[in-house]
Amino acid sequence: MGISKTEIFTEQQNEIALFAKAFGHPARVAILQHLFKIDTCVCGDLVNEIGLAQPTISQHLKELKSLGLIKGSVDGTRVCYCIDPKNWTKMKRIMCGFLDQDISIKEECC
Amino acid sequence: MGISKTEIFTEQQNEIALFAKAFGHPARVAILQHLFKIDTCVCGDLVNEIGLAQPTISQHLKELKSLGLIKGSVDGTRVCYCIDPKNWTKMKRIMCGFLDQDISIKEECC
DNA sequence: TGCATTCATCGTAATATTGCAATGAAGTAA
DNA sequence: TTACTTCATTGCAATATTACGATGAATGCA
Repeated sequence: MGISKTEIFTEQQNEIALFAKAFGHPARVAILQHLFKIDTCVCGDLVNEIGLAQPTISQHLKELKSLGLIKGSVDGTRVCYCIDPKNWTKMKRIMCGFLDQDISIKEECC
Repeated sequence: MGISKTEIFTEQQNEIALFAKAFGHPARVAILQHLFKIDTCVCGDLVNEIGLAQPTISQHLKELKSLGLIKGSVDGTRVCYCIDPKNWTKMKRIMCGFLDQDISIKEECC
């Protein structure tokens, strides 16, 4: 039905899924990579950098912001965005905990 | 329009997004966690383990299989699924490369 | 053969996501 | 003030995802 039955899963499983969903679109991946590359606030030129319309970029930024992965600060008519290092680290710990499950795997079975 | 403009992004960005999308649903997270926990083939009881209908589970398994993260082998009337360690490692390298971008970050800016 | 079991596929409904034009809000500059 | 810039929000259309009942395919067993 297009709706996830979140109530039957653990809080951890839902949290992993939420973060993963944020990375589940190449535009958001590109935005985050650009913010890391610049390594400072990006003020205004994200629309030129990524090839999408301004409202679309704004929407993607909103999603990343609501998860806490980036933060924005107003500077005149511009808004400057950058990675939130604290929350990024927190997210990374959760995601890597999920990805590193294979360290305990014994052998191939089939 | 509900369609991602994949053509304007790099192959790497699209690949990250594809893997992330696979983890973007708690049911698929739960399936993978269960496969790791059991640490062998899981034959048949995934529907009881996760709380979703059989066609729904089958659909999620198909997605994970099409990405190569799991593999299934027929065993009588049952189908046994397990993690594909090789592809999981490959995926992990790609995802961690993305998540570890912050190691080069200098300082907070805003 | 006939029946049961297991899983995949089909079809469909409900909801979510993506993208953008149009518009609005808030600031700057003349 | 007016005009301009920048970004957010609204509204909408197109597509994607999620979920499941019904059905089909394949196997095992009596």
